[in-house]
Amino acid sequence: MDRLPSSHRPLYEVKANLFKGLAHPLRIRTLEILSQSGSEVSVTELLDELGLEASHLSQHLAVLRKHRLVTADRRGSQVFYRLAYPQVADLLTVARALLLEILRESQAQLASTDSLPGLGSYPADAATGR
Amino acid sequence: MDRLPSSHRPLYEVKANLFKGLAHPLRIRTLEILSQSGSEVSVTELLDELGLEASHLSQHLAVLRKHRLVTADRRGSQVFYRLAYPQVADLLTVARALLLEILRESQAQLASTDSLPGLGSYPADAATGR
DNA sequence: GCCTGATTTGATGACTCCATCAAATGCTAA
DNA sequence: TTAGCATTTGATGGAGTCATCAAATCAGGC
Repeated sequence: MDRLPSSHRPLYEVKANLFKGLAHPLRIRTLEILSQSGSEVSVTELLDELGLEASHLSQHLAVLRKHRLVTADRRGSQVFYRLAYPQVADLLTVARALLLEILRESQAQLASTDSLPGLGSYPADAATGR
Repeated sequence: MDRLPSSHRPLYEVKANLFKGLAHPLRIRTLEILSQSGSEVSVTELLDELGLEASHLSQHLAVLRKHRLVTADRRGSQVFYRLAYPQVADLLTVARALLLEILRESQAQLASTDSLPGLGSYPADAATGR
């Protein structure tokens, strides 16, 4: 099982582990909701926004907690989540910037091959055409 | 199978997919080597630095290529890799900043609970009580 | 106490990822 | 064109992740 970040593990392992924690669409959406709210959000609200089964969300929240990306705060019968550090939001922002750049470039390549009549598309994985 | 970033998929799926591409220690090390070199690095050099079997490295390079994080350039019998975008390095930098913050905080909490005699440790998951 | 709503935990099968090995391909030199 | 190095591809078993469901826990009101 995965361990917490700790100084006796090389940083690249810890870093890979961090990305593993982020590698699911529902977890990304959850973090983005928390990020945009700027403050805390209850599990009930998350359930409303994400529209899934409670236990399913809870599993993903557990992963986010394990990776220390969010903190939970129980008040009464409700549990409120928030980003554990502002740097989590930074990471999402930088990731979006990279993706937009990749998309921009891909589309530029499509456009240029379109304008070369008779040549099939080939760049990188445009080859697989998906 | 995973698809390329494309505009007809919601961004949070694409983003999760990006993190999946980063979620392995060898891929992180590879990207860091490319990032630090500032320029291109041959597969042979990567093999020397990483010390693993060629086919194993090649599989991970294929993943990085599929995610458009690196580009490959064949010259003669050698293949040279480089980061596809400077933003890839940015992403690693921001990830490191976040991890260092998490580590810093964890150790601060350890220190403070040590100095509060009689109190059990509770940080992070205090709310869920675990 | 008991009931109800909110949230988490545990168990299960389907699916995906990873490391290893064998085989194939690309290139250069002889 | 044959030999040999560099790199990639394909196949395989084992480990990990995910979605679903049932059951457990926690808090508040009756």
